[in-house]
Amino acid sequence: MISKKTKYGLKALIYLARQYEQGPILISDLARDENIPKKFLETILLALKNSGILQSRKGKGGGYYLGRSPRQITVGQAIRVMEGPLAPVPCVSETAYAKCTECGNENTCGIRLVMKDVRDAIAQIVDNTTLADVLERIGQAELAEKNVVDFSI
Amino acid sequence: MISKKTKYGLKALIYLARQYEQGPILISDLARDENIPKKFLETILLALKNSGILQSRKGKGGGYYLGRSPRQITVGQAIRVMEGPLAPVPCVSETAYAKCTECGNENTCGIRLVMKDVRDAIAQIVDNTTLADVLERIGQAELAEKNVVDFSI
DNA sequence: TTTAAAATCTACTAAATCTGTAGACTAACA
DNA sequence: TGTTAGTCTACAGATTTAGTAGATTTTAAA
Repeated sequence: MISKKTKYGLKALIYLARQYEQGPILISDLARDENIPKKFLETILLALKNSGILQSRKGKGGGYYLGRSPRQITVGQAIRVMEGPLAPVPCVSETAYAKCTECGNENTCGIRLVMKDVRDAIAQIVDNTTLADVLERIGQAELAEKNVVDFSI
Repeated sequence: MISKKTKYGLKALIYLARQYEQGPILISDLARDENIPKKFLETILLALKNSGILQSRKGKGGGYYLGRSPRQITVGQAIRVMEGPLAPVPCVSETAYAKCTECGNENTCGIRLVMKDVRDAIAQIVDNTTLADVLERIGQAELAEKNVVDFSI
């Protein structure tokens, strides 16, 4: 299960993607609209900024905004910032490889063989899903729901 | 990342699968051979037993053994016992559905749409990989490594 | 029927991680 | 130079992880 931190971060990114190129957004507004504790959100946005996904401006008229277009930010990049590596075991991580402490021979570890496949399957999805893709899917889902409601009336 | 508990549990299952139908195996032997803290292993094996994956016999000549053939035990079943549901968010879990506390409309939640795909991709792998499959892959990997060693001599 | 072996149950505990909070500080704009 | 808004430092409660200790129950064999 992903942490609340990751959920909040993804919500924030989707929120900012919706308002791409409309100037900096206030943490306060984001926290209020998405029901995220403000102080907690601060630390999350800061991490996303330090990773290059977000940019910010201080002072009056300041706030946070996407560092690049929603087409160029993937869900995978964001998850790695907030949750850490995608890999279920460190020895199959592409971005943060580490030897498993309890593992003997890495080449013949059965757990590793399976988890490598799992990691690749997860990466295949999240590294090929951009914020723009997410917005599009939300739009389709909202349309589909609207039709269901219209039909049921 | 999966917990040590899950890793230990999978190691234990692979160990027991290797010795399927050779009588009960002692916790002590398993703990020693796989370098798992014995007391911790006890709780893990008990959980696997309570879920039906393992069976046990008490007293002299007792120990743990697979409750069914290695062909009929999947990695997914085992992971769910030790780690909980595969789903990254509770609202897409097939085996332990729960509404996300912070989620408004489930049908149009962008995070949910992506995480549903992730869950399905993970399940596709681990629910179709049996302990027998793992043993087979380990065998192949050992063979491959042996050939590399032979060649390099 | 006693004894020894082995799983099971109850009850802790230390450390790490998660989910925040408080308050001072810095930068930018008017 | 005052106000706004992000940034930094530090802490704290709750939960989860990774164990440990010791008593109890069950079973097989002597």
